[in-house]
Amino acid sequence: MGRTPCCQKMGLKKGPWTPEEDRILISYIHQHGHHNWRALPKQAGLLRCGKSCRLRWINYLRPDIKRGNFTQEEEETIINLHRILGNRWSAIAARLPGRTDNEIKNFWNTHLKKKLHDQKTNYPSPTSMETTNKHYYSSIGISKLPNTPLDTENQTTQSFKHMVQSQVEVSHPQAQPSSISAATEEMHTLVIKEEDHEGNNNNVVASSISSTSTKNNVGGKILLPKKAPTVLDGSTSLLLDNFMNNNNNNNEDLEFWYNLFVKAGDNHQACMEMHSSATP
DNA sequence: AAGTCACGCAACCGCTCCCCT
DNA sequence: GAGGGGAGCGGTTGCGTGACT
Repeated sequence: MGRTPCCQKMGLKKGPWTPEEDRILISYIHQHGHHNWRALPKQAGLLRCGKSCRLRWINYLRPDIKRGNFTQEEEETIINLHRILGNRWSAIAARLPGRTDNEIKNFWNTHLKKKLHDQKTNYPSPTSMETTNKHYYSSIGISKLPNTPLDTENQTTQSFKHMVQSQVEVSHPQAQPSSISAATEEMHTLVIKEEDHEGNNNNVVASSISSTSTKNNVGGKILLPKKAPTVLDGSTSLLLDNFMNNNNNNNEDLEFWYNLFVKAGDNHQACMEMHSSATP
């Protein structure tokens, strides 16, 4: 399909935004919203492309933007989320109210990357993590991990999203499309090799969890964040183990996986919380 | 004081995804 | 099902600024 030229049309301005342009954009969006970024600059009287307007609004002009330095807590959250999600800045930003993906990306590239490089031991590379956890996966019956960097993802994501949606629609008919979308966006399958009836090895999602359907445990299938590093650290694996042993709990939304991955930084506490919630 | 370097951030580019026809 | 078009995302660039020589 042909790509629409952007910012290449004659007369469209590039570079830093002026206060006047900001004012016009803010004023227009306050009055009309931003349903169509492409048409917006023309209607607002801006000599910018829609992309540029969108970026400016999202990264700078939005009223809920939190400016200033990242707090220690935010920093830790970013590190934990990056460990789980990789360079999925928008997904990380979704967990940090007021922060934009661009801001987080810049912060990571300029501060955290360097910082973590200096503290290698605290941030094991995926390779080392994989080595560390192979035994764990083996012990819970996972004999094949998704390829890094998830070569199969693109092939599976689409069908998976449909699967999740249909499953959620069945089990949560009241679920809003947005929540389904959010859930599917955050998930991808943990591919687990399981023998089928013919004894062939097929890649299927884990079926060892109870059939209680939730957004995260759809039809008894384990879902992991899309594009997540393909392995978990040992402590996170403990949480997974805990979950699998307490599969009758009512993890009804993404909070579970948020706890599992993000709060896994405080693993013992998370374990305790999960255990207590699963224990009658 | 002037020049150079390094860093941080805003913005752009190009690609993919998703929706609609 | 295929193709077009818009939106969103992640990588990269380039400019501004402060530190250093």
